[in-house]
Amino acid sequence: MYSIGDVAEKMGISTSAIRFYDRKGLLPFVERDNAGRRKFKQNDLNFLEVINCLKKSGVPIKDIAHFIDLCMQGDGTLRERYDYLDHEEAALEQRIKKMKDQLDFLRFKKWYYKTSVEAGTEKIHFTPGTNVVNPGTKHQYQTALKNANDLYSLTNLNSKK
Amino acid sequence: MYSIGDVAEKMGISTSAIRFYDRKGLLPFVERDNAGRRKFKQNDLNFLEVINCLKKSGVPIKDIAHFIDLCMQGDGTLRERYDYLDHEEAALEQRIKKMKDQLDFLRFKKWYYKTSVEAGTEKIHFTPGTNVVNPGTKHQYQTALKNANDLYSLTNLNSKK
DNA sequence: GTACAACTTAAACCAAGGTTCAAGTCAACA
DNA sequence: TGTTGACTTGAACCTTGGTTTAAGTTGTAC
Repeated sequence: MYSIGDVAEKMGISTSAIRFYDRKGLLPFVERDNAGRRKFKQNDLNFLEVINCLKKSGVPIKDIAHFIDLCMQGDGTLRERYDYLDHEEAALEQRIKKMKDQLDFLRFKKWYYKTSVEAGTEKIHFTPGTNVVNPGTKHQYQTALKNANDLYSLTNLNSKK
Repeated sequence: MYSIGDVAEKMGISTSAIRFYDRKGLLPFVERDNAGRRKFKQNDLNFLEVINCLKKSGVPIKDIAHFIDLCMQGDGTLRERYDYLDHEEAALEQRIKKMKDQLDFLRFKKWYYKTSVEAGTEKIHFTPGTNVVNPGTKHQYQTALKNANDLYSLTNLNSKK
């Protein structure tokens, strides 16, 4: 049996967050002692692990509450719970894919600034006589990326600090 | 030259969001016509692309505003801008890594429910005589994962719908 | 020459996800 | 038998990232 403080420390979240989750219906299984204090069982920590995972995956609290509600209803909702997790898995995979696209773009921009720093000026990427980035710049990067034998040195400056 | 409505449509964001970003200092380069209307130049769209990327990467607006501020100061801040993007790249890589950890956990839980659905009851994962998940369950999954020749069928139910 | 659509602003509003505060309860230790 | 320290609650508050509203301006099309 763990107190709210024990759980907060174990899970790396604040006690006020735990109480907030309880209010929002995420912790209907938590029991109380005679004084009204929350007493967490070992199995409750398993639930908290799932809740934490879903939260970190970007699932809104009310959706998590729905899943917990299914869990409380017993074997009749097993298939529904499976489908729910299947759905969240696909959503998370999509989110990861989009993050990777952002990463690709960030690396393009790093290349842009790496080459600018090396040249001492951003002008090397401007259309001559303007302050406007050459429309072919991204394509130039993609070509360099295709031909690169060392991806790391394409976007990273050597000098430390 | 593009109006705020054109840009909203092109970038897939609302006009009110664009005005909000402007208020927050993300669009200091945008000029106005005689009537005070925003006129976006081609190069402004490049900036919006960067802003969008950073936003989708989870960077708070005031941090983005700082980067834009550096951009406005000319070649003297090139190195600082490179370092900034290098930092955001690392942060994004970390975020992706954590998402992948959540994905691994979600798949464990899918396996848990897949096997429960197949058995018709969650009890197969409980310590006999209790309603508590067997502490060895996760290890059991990890062993199954190691020995699996078909990762997909380990966590996915066959039946459609 | 007037009506309309698209723009402008400031200010109010909203939702999510908590945190903080005030007032009170309790168990254990000295 | 106090006095801590950890807990309880409801209510107020906060931040982020916008959206909505109200009132006004302007260029263009009829």
